[in-house]
Amino acid sequence: MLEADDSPATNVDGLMGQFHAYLTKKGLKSTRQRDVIALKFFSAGGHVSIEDLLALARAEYPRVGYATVYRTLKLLTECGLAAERRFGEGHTMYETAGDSAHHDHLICVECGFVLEFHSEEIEREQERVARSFGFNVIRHRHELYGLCPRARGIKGGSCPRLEGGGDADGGRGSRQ
Amino acid sequence: MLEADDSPATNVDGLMGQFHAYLTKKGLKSTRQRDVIALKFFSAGGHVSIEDLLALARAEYPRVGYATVYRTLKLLTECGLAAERRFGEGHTMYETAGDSAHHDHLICVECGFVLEFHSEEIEREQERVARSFGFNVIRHRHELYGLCPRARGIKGGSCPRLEGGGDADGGRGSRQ
DNA sequence: GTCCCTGCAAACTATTTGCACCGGG
DNA sequence: CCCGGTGCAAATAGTTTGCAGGGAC
Repeated sequence: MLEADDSPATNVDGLMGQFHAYLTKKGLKSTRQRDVIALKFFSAGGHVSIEDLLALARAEYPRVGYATVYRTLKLLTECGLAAERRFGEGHTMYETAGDSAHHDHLICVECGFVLEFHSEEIEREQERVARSFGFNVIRHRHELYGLCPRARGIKGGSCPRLEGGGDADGGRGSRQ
Repeated sequence: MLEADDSPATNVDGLMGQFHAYLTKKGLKSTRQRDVIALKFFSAGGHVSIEDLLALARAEYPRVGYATVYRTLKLLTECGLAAERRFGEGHTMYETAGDSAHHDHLICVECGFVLEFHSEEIEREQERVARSFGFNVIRHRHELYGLCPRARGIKGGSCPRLEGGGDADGGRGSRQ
């Protein structure tokens, strides 16, 4: 459901191409590890943690270590293909650049469920505000923390495990 | 210039009162250290880091340690008088609750200058979006990263030291 | 007098770095 | 071949915690 036919491996190829172009331009090398990590990252589509990515990469190439994942993710961030997100306290999450440019986040404080949304109206207004201060906006983060429908249903208690239910809230969701 | 006569010690008293009320309600004690830290925190008005606060507190009461600052800030966060902000990578910054409820942030990626803004329109729209997903928003963070007027003026280069110039951008600014 | 609070230092967690060896171009 | 990349383990940075003694109520 999460990796359905939105735009599957279609533009993943394109992203990999951009990544390779960046490596070449910088005189850096394309290695098996970097490819696996980047590929898994682009394919994941949503929010991924270093740990997730390490696990995914190791599934395909068991020799990769933490450091390489960090280093590769830093490269991806440098060339604008990935963006760091620090939601709660815990781990840093990464998402693909396309996402970071066009989606804001709704985060459930009970269960950690993350949903992405987009509002042209907000986008426009924040541009207007920034301009009024003479700022030139490059990127932004907009996160709304609150209770998701399920957490509200069981008000007071903690949110039921979402893993089983899947992604029935209308958006692209993932858990921290 | 940064701690000018916006609203000096005026409502700081009120905030201290709220803090003490919380302590009492929880059966906790009011100590010299907590008072100094809270007072410095409220007086600072803008964004403060743990380090800043430790320095400020030590100026008045040299015996305070890191741990106490962390613990006190956690208390302040619990009772809603402080809010954590993680802008860039480095340290966590704290701001007073009033701010966190009503201000969003414009952050210069060149010089780290932080400016607060508020837009009812954005506020309203984000509420609407959240409701459409069944979310009940408790708090939010909204940060626009870009180039401040000065950084744009010296396009390409790095932003001039802001310390000297003070706060001429029309908002309440501070540096990380 | 009873707990809570404090400072110190050690513990922890997430991330980064040094180094010897491996591998891409 | 050369130089950058990799894995490992050690180092770091920010934050938390355990503990013995001090202070608020």
